[in-house]
Amino acid sequence: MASVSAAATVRERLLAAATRLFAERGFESTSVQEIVRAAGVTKGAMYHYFDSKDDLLREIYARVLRLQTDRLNRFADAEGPVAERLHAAAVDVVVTTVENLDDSKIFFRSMHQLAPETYRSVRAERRRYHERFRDLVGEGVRAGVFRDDVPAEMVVDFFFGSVHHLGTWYHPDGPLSGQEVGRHFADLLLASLRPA
Amino acid sequence: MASVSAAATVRERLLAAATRLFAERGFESTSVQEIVRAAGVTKGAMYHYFDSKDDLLREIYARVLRLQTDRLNRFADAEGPVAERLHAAAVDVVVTTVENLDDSKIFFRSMHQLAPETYRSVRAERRRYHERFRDLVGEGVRAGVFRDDVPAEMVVDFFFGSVHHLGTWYHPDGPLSGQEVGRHFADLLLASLRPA
DNA sequence: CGCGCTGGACCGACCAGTCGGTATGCTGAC
DNA sequence: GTCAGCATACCGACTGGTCGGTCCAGCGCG
Repeated sequence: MASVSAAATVRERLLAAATRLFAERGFESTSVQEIVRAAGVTKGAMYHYFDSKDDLLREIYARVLRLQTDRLNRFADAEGPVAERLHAAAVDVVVTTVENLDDSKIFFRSMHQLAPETYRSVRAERRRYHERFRDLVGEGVRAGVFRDDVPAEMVVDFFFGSVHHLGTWYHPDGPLSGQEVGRHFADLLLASLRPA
Repeated sequence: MASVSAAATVRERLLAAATRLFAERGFESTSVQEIVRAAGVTKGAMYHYFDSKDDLLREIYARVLRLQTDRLNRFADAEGPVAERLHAAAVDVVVTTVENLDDSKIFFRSMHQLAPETYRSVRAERRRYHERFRDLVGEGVRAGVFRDDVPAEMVVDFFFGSVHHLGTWYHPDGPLSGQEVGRHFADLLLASLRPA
């Protein structure tokens, strides 16, 4: 097991190692000993920076939520027709997801390992994120450019299911770039929203 | 924790209890002791019917794969236009998934807990299943009723991502029946495949 | 010299799996 | 009909080992 670059701070190295290991074998199947070994430090260092193994997971969630929310807002708040904004946001979600594939593998698989309070706050943040996306769909429906016979909520769950699933089949060194997958996914989403 | 009906065989009760608990808290966070308690039997009984905790998981996978493959084949082999067959198969996949939501929660989350050999065989079976679905899409593309500018493979991954994600948000006692969600999902799929 | 940081021995809890043993019921010889 | 012989079904205390987390000594930078 190669250790993470020694240039980063101990805290960053621990987070990077934990992210990789949690994605690879799951939170419960990764021991603290393995994390600190991969990060090239010891338990003493880890428990200096983090309260617990769960705390490490919590920080991983906090970061991915912040990143995704920031990026979505940038696209949703832009100028232009709603169809274009939704398309651009959809491409970007896919690109962001494949650029941080480990985070995405962890996200849904380890959700239930969070402490109840953290779990609730992550769910709430995720819901706000989905609502932002749903409002974009709703805007298009009201503008008459999207079909109105499928609930916007369901379209969003439909689309994010596909995005979440990327961690299962997408390989960064495969033939498809994140941009390409993103464009295809966004095209499928927009096509499925065309009025009959 | 209520125990499973005593009418079923010990083996069935163990599988039912394990399925529920694995779906609820994950494979690694469920102890054998908890499974046997929920099934109303003892460890001795469990290790009489199963080789290991992993063996229990393997049986759960074998069952869900068999069920899904059987049902898909029934729809793919039917008579009629390819768009209708695909639509019916898509509705049925969703219905089957929400009827066995615990299985679906376990499927992707616990895949990596399987022994390497079992893991490979489950992946292979799952791939055959996807290929069956992909061929249906390909058939429609060749017939000119589906668009040809998105790889069939990706359409399948796109759709099954949404199906897999159901375990995250669908609640059996919510306002939507499996049939309704299935119809919406199938409509979205077919709409996204319409030629431009 | 003081203190943020780190190493590593150590602890108690818990876990999957084992093992010696009991109970129940079927089978076929007489 | 019955009983020896045997297989199946099950029990639950126990074991070897792993895990998350603690603790404290020491190191080196300011």
